[in-house]
This record gives sequence, structure tokens and C-alpha cells, in this order.
Amino acid sequence: MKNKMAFKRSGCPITNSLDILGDKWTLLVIRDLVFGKKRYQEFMASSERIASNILADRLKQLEASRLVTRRAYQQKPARYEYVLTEKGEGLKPVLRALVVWGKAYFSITKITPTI
Amino acid sequence: MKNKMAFKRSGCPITNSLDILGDKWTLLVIRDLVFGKKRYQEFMASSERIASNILADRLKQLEASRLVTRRAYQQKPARYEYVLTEKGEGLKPVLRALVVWGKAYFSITKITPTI
DNA sequence: TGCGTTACTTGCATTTCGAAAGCTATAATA
DNA sequence: TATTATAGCTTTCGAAATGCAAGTAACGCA
Repeated sequence: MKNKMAFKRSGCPITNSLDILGDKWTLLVIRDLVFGKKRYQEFMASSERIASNILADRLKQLEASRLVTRRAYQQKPARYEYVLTEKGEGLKPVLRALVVWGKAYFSITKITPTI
Repeated sequence: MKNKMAFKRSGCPITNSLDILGDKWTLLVIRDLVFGKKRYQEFMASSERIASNILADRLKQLEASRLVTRRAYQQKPARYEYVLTEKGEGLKPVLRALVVWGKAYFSITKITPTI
């Protein structure tokens, strides 16, 4: 994993946010975390079918950006879970706004997450 | 330009939204449009220094997704401008949420857009 | 005739994505 | 004891996206 955006492109808060969130998967992982998912296989089970390597990469980036915390929930064998930090929880309004917009403009929307 | 996400990955409104908005540039172009920028060179002048081909591609995608309208503001020579549709304007709450989050968690944020 | 402006397009090297297969440690089962 | 299963990843490699630089087209102006 190489860091994708080590420098800041500008001082704009939108730009700073997109440097972390600006791709097709990161906010979906955060959505799952908001829904209470914690484990690797739970994220893998989502209907968007994220590739294993992409998920691992995103979880590492989210940890590096301090949006999630990784901790072992058991030893032998070591198993891990991911939890949103306060910074990560702070993205709920962004997700809510996306839900509102998505519902308003995509008729194919079937599932309506309550965040 | 090939279309990046012709099919829908799921019925989730967040997923549907990210199929259009999920990259590092699209929401920045929309931010500029919200600020009243209309012309190619105005978008090019933004401090994030978008590449010319990427800008052209994003404007085409935004038009295809019906978030912006392209129209000639003069003939001979033909010159074009871009304006947000209602669907595009509908993204303001998303941008506002990103500004709030970006301001809260990035100290390096200098510019504070008022959307 | 030559230069500047606007709105792009093209070429090409680098980077990222993504599907599939593989790996490691341990538990459960035959 | 050997095999299979489970969880949490990592590796490989071809395809697609990105981004820098240069080029193009149509016109106005000097």
C-alpha cells in the first residue's frame, strides 16, 4: 500500500475531505461501520462486493487517517475488529446528505439506510 | 472517455451517489460551479490544478449524469459554459457537510467556502 | 502574417484497481 | 491423525484510470 495523497492539494476543507474520502469505496466502508459492522468478513459480505485487497487497503488508510481504530477482539487465533473514532462518526451528516440526494434522484434505489 | 460505472453496484442510495461522485475531482468541479464558475479556464484556474483532460472528462460525465448543462454562450468562435441543473444544485447539502467535517478535523484548512 | 485566447484532444508513462489465487494460524471434524 | 473450515489478510498480474506535456481548431486583433 502506497499512500495516495500524502500532501494536501489546497487549504479548502472540501479538498482535504476528498483527499481521504474521494473514491468509490471508502464511504461505503464507513457506511457499514455506521451500521455496526466491525469485522473483515462483514464488510466483505456487503452487496457491493468489494475486492479483498481493496478492503484491506481502505481499512489501513482509514486507520492511518484516524477515522477507525483496529483492535484484536481475541487472541489465538488473533482476530481483529474495526470501530469508528469520533472523527469517523463525524461523517454521519455527509452520509445522510448522500442518502437524501441519492433517494431524490435515483429511482432504482431500493434500500434506504437510516443513519 | 469510457464510462467508469455504467451499471449500478447496488440499490443503496449512497452507492448510487458514489458511482457518480466517488473520485477526487468531481465534487471539486461541482464546488466551483456552486461558487459561480462557468467556464473551462475558470475551473482550470482553481488551486487544486486539475489536469485538462481530467476536467474535460469530468464535465462530460457530469453532463451525462445530468448534473450540469453545457451551452454555448457565443458563436464564432463557439464558446461554452457549464451550469448546474437542479439535480446538481441538490448536492449543496453534501458539500456543506463536507465543509463542516473538513473544518472540524483539518487544522490546515485555510479557505472556508460559504455554500 | 503572426500572436493570443478559449476550449478542448492526443500520446504516453505512471499509478491504481480489481479478480482470483494464495498464505497463516487455529479450531473443528472425520 | 489427517482433512477441512474459518478469519484476516497478501500476492500476482492484466486492465483501467490518472496526469503531465504537447498539440489542435477556430477565431479576434495588430
